Amino acid sequence: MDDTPATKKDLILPPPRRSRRKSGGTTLRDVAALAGVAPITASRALNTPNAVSEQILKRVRSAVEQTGYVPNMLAGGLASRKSRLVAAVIPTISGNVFLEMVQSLTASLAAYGYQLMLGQSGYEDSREDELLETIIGRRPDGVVLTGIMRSPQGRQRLLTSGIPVVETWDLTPNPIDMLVGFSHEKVGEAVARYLHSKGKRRVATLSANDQRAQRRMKAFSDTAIELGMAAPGATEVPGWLVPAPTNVGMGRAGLRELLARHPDIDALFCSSDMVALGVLTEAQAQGIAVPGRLAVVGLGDLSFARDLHPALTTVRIDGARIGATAARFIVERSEEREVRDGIVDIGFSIVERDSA
Amino acid sequence: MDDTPATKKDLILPPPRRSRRKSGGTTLRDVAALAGVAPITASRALNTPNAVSEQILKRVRSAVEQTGYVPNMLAGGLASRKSRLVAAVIPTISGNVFLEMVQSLTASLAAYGYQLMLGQSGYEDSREDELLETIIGRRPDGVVLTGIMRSPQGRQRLLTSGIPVVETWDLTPNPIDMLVGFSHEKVGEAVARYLHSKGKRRVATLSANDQRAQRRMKAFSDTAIELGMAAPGATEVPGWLVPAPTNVGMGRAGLRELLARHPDIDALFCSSDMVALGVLTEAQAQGIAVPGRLAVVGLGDLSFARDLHPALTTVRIDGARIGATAARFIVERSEEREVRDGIVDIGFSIVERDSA
DNA sequence: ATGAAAGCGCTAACAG
DNA sequence: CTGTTAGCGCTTTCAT
Repeated sequence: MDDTPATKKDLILPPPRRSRRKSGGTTLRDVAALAGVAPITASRALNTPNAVSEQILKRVRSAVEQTGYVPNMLAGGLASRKSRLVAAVIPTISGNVFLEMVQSLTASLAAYGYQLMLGQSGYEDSREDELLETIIGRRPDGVVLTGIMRSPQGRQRLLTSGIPVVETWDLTPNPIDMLVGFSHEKVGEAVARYLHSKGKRRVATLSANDQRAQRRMKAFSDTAIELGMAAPGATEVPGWLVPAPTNVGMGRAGLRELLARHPDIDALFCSSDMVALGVLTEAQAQGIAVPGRLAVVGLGDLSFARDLHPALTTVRIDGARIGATAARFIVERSEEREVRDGIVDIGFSIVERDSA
Repeated sequence: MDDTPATKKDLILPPPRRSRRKSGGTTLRDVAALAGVAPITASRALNTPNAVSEQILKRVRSAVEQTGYVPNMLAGGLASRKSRLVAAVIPTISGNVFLEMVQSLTASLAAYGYQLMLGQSGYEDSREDELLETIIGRRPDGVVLTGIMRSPQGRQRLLTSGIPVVETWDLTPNPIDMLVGFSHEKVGEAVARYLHSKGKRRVATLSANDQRAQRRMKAFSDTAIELGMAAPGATEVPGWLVPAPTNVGMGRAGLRELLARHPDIDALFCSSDMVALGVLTEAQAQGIAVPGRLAVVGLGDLSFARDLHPALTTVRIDGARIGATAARFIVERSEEREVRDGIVDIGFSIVERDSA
């Protein structure tokens, strides 16, 4: 261009290099050429409009419109080491418990200009490890885990990857990185005390067989025993375990089982609102008065809880806040230089309604 | 290398170029160096193990283990023009209706080695358009849309992007690309005929205000009128509209409204199982016999439908199949050369239980 | 079966 | 404020 005076058509052919892959769509280069600027300038016009003159800004924008250019974030991410992708690992989305969190995570991230990648791990830890490799391969700007990562390999992988991590829905003294959760033990204890204050003296549990639910139930049972809410001499409260994720049918069947074995129970702590709905349904079908003969407490405060009949007393976990907080933590970490330690106990509350 | 006889240690220092960005973690180059092969060979060992000798395969694998190397799929995607990412656009995940699809989409894609990016559009079309730009920027190997893309700009963007698209949950003569859905009109008609066959003669609707639900209701109403299932002279069946996404409370309130205006209705077609649960709940609270005095039909066959009391008669949409089929379509399109036209009407079925 | 070279499309770093 | 240059980490193309 600078030392070859030849016209465009008369160029000396360059050394016969083999032709390379041909491009697909419009690239930043095309836009830049059309606007008559260097690619980097076009890049600035799009990413840091303030760093560019009005003139050029206008020309680049017009070029973008004319060409229908859409930036390739894969390329941008590779160059800048920022993917603006966040991965979430959920046991399963169909359990409904984590919906509110996923919903709010997606929405919050979108507001920051980030996107969510969803991974489902099931309730076994093995899938989780496997998922992790795929996730890290995407070089996300953050990973949101449901629960605490228990597998040491998983922890290690995450740690060495250097990706910001938020563990959620639980508490631990040694988080991998950031943490937004609450104490399952305290939930169990609080529900036991609550039922005690309502005069219940023969409590039982109906729970999913996952770690967190069982820890709630253990604490519930311990407190209940302490408060004398079980048959004399019992060391734990009657309980029935069902596989996670729970559903309404398990609640119905569970209540039948419990009642067959322990006809005297007067209160039931369910590990999820779905199970509680099943219990309510079965109670209604059998003509068992709730809360008169049997009090029922759920967990999750799913949208339907308030509208059941009787309205379901339940433990509210603010999933939306978990999601929003996790999103904020990751974005801040990813965009600011200082490393803040994000560790939050968001707590829980017992929503007192009619079923207990 | 070919004309400089210098030893490795005695190299003439290269012209003092400014130092470039320094790399973060382990790259394929590191692995290759450790294995004593060229990067491309290491790449082959990982991606097409058959194209490489046993010897080298072993060395590369061992190098990967030693270094803890995780391939950077951003870089791989950029070079190969395959991101192995699929984007899904859902109105909202919290409505529960699309859960089964998202769940199965995630799982199916994972099985093929793809990941899902989740985007929520809300029920307004505007957000959808906006989302699209972000999505296309990621250069996904496919986009799964919930419903038909109605916005012409959206269609155009998608079309020119060249990304495989699957529209779902609906039917249209002019899909953007592929399609996995069913006819909402036929659903409405089928439910009307079903209720007619059960001897119901004063039907009503309780529906979300979204496009698809309203089309079901229109067809339901038309058929019902045709079959004489409304008050004499009526041109449409009584109906009550609630905002999407629906919940149980809306079902309860809706039933009250409908009953206040039309005390004689004997059957109610709800636009979702959540609404139907609300109707069942309100009916129970008011002592209205279901299905005796009022038959109730839902839509979705959510997991709880079979376990309600009475068990909910509902229209089953096989969300899992929609998800799995969409995943397969996209993966096939993305990995095979031939362009198959994926257009499937997966139909629906009325699951006859006790509420109607 | 293995490798060298040349980018994929973008941005960081360094000048001017 | 704008441009030049050199990659980000991988895979394609072509050659052996």
